[in-house]
Amino acid sequence: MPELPEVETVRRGIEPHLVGRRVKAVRARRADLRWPIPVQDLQALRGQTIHAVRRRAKYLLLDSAAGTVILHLGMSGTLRVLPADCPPGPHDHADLVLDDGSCLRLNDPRRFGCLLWQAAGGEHPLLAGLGPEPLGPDFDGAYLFARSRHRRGPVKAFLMDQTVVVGVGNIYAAEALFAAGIDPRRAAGRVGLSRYEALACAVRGILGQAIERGGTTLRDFLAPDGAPGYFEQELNVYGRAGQPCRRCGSTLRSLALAQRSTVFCPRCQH
DNA sequence: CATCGGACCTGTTAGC
DNA sequence: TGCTAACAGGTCCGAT
Repeated sequence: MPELPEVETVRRGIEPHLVGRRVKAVRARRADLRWPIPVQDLQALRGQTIHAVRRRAKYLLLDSAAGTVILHLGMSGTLRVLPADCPPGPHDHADLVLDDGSCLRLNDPRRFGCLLWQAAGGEHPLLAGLGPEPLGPDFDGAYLFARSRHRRGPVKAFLMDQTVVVGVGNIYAAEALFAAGIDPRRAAGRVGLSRYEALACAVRGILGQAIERGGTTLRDFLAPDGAPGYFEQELNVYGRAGQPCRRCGSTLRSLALAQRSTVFCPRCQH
């Protein structure tokens, strides 16, 4: 479900309900997500005040003085803020019970997500080695160009490599490559500086717009308040294989790249 | 080091 | 209508 704009939308949705709240309890009904929920370690959260809700890459980070809760929504995770006594439904795996009678509830049918704990003073291995934020100051065309030298794999896989730049998933990679006019199959090392400048610009613009629209709702993505995302209406290639290119009218093509479906315009992208 | 394939899961949709 | 297969927004890990 979530790429960076969706995770950012979730962050903005839950932040006002969490910041300043004290955690009364951590409940896990089912601990076997991508990694087991460390229920014992998470007891360190009890009595702690959440002082910030951050996002790094596609991870959500809930900060307290004792440490940080690390959440990833995988492909199918959602978070909601509900009354703590609201009966749990299927796939409602864990709750953080708060001191105002509410709880933050994690639902994840596929269980590709995770809920982890990092004690204060350390950095979790999952967060080490991540590339720069695409909306931050360290990401631009020159950076992409430098990182891509001698890389033979397709530029789409390069763009989705979280050690290169974080937050760009299958939807927005396809959209950014279309906007920049780059063939997703082209070897990353054979894309020139000026085209990487266009690509970096496209990534920033598309992610920023998607955040403004509340993310992309394809199947079931909803913000924590239940609002759908409105970026779907602006997708130019993703999910449009066989349909006409909005720019030139050619039929959009689909193929698999790095085991992910990839749609592009054979006339606009080279 | 870079790249590829497999693995982890369930729910929805497309096709027969 | 009903069964089955393919596919889905992610990403780690081991093999090459």
